[in-house]
Amino acid sequence: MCVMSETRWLNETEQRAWSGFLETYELLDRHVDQQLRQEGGLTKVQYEVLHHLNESPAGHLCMSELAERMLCSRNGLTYQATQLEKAGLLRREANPADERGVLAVITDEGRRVLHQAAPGHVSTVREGLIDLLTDEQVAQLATIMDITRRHLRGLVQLPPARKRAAGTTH
Amino acid sequence: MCVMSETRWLNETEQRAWSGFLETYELLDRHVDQQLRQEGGLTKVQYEVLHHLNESPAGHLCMSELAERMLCSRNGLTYQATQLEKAGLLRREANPADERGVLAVITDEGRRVLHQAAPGHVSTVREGLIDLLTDEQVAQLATIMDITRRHLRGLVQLPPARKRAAGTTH
DNA sequence: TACTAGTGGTTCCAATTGGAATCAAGTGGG
DNA sequence: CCCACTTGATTCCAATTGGAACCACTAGTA
Repeated sequence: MCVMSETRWLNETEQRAWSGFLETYELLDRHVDQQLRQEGGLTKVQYEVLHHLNESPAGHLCMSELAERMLCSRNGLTYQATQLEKAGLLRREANPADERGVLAVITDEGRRVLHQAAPGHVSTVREGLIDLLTDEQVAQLATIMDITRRHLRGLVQLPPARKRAAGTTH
Repeated sequence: MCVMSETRWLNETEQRAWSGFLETYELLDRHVDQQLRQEGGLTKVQYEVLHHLNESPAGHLCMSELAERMLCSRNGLTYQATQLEKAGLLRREANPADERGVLAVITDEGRRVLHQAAPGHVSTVREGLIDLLTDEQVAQLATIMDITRRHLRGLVQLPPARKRAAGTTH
């Protein structure tokens, strides 16, 4: 740990890529969240929960699986599930295959709210990102983000329920 | 509000660009924060505060200006400044030009901690983003993020202290 | 079956964040 | 100079998040 090579600082372009990435995310995240709250009565996180459930063929996922897809901690998901359940957009069911498990199920009302919010949400994403770029740039961005997401998936330790990757330490 | 045009849903590439962007940020943010906490004893937010102050020629900024650069709310910055002040990395001074104002000043210790944390931080950013891409891709990303950040700056309402943009409503 | 370890979810607690209210100080018009 | 209004910063409170502890159930093994 003492042989440290010379630090390769970021050059001007790399700096712009990194700080632009951070800044764009901050702004876009806020923008999307604001829009969803105002027009859909949902937070961005809640929209994502419903979206993932809706995408799932059966309309339900067990809590752990859902937390993993959301890239949030299990307790974080428990919290959101409770909120959504209060709002009647999600229901919890016992997992028939595993007594411990809980299935998060999107309700009809949940689907209704999601479908109602979706167009405005997509518009916001277009307005804040996609439609600002040429088709070629969108394709470039998609390629770049595919590279990074795949790499980071293996690199980053998610909150609690992490898949034990390569070597378990003992 | 009733004439709604057909929703232009995201095509497969646009979808990848958007979801990849979200996922990459989530993972990278976590990764960077973890690294800074472990090796630098700082959170990502605290690192950014110190970084902004260090970048500033005089080594200080008034709280509002700093909050704006950080894209965080003023109370959020007050909180972080308090933390950093406790840790001795930042000092508050009266703003000679405006009795109301407070200058956040980076201390010598703050600079020391920042400089010590910087190399590891840069490595992490390289490892999680920059070095995964070709020079051309980094340039593409920089270009794209410049477009979006500039556009979103004007579009998104920041927390409390927003610059009054075009029309004030009354 | 009994024992141990691992997994799924929740609960508890501490940290962080945003919004609204508050307070002090600057600004412009009588 | 006084008043209304804006601005800079903080405080208070509610919402959200992560980590650790905890409980219930499953799985592997003797």
